[in-house]
Amino acid sequence: MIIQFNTRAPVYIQVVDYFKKKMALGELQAGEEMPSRRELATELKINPNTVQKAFKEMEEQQLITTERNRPSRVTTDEHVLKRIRTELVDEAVAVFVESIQELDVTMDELVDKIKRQYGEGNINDRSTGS
Amino acid sequence: MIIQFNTRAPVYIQVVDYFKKKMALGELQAGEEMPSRRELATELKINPNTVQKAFKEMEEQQLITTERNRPSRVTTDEHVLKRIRTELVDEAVAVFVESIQELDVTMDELVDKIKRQYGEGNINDRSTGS
DNA sequence: CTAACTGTATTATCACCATAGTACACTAAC
DNA sequence: GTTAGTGTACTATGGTGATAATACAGTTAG
Repeated sequence: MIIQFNTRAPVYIQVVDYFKKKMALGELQAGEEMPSRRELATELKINPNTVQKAFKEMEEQQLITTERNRPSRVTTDEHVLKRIRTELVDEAVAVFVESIQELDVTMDELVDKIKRQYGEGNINDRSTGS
Repeated sequence: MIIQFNTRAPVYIQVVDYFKKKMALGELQAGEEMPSRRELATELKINPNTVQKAFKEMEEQQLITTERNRPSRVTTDEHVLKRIRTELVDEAVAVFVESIQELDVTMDELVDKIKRQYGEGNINDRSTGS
């Protein structure tokens, strides 16, 4: 379990996003048990209350369900699960475009820079035409 | 003077970014007078202290200079000014890539989504091949 | 000189985020 | 039944961001 707590975004939001990613990638599947709050807090070295807030947020977003005094589980609503990845990507794109809007950046420049940045990780780069 | 206070980012940071954009685009030029704190606060309908914090931040970043009891001015350091745009774009790209990393997004999908989002504004889109 | 404007500083209040510590009710395993 | 582990709830503290309300020193336009 690795989370990089980089940005200024609230930790509990970053925890939510982390689990969204795992669901989007199928690493966490429908109906699967979530780790316990305390366990996760210890592992991530954050406060149990922060984890609780993240889980509460995920419940409100219907990503997980919880029966009292039983470990939370990933939703079995495939409809919800299928949307996650799209939402993650779309929101990232929206934030990105918003931040560079009005800066007169060409798609060429953008693609180039993104590829470079991506390259430092690993990219699934087929095509882009050229 | 229009700023959209969208995100969760601190307002004073958004004000800084707003002026960075104006400098990057040459709408604010080297040595030019900045609006006064009070004037700007009234116009943006935010607190003068928030504006002050933004200006202080800009001073620390050497974007503006201030002689006591005189309006602040855009730096005359062309070296600094030329870097602004690159820094804005690069940081946006970094945040973006970070947020979609590990989501297995192809460049095709990214470019497509970015173009769509961009389209809602105006894009300087020559090429990307296809 | 006076008045209106600069930047700057201080105090106070409120909300949000994160932490720490504690407590309670229930379930599961022994 | 006891124990350890669940989720859940509460109070309190500290930091940051934003607001409000003043206040002071210096500059500038009348």
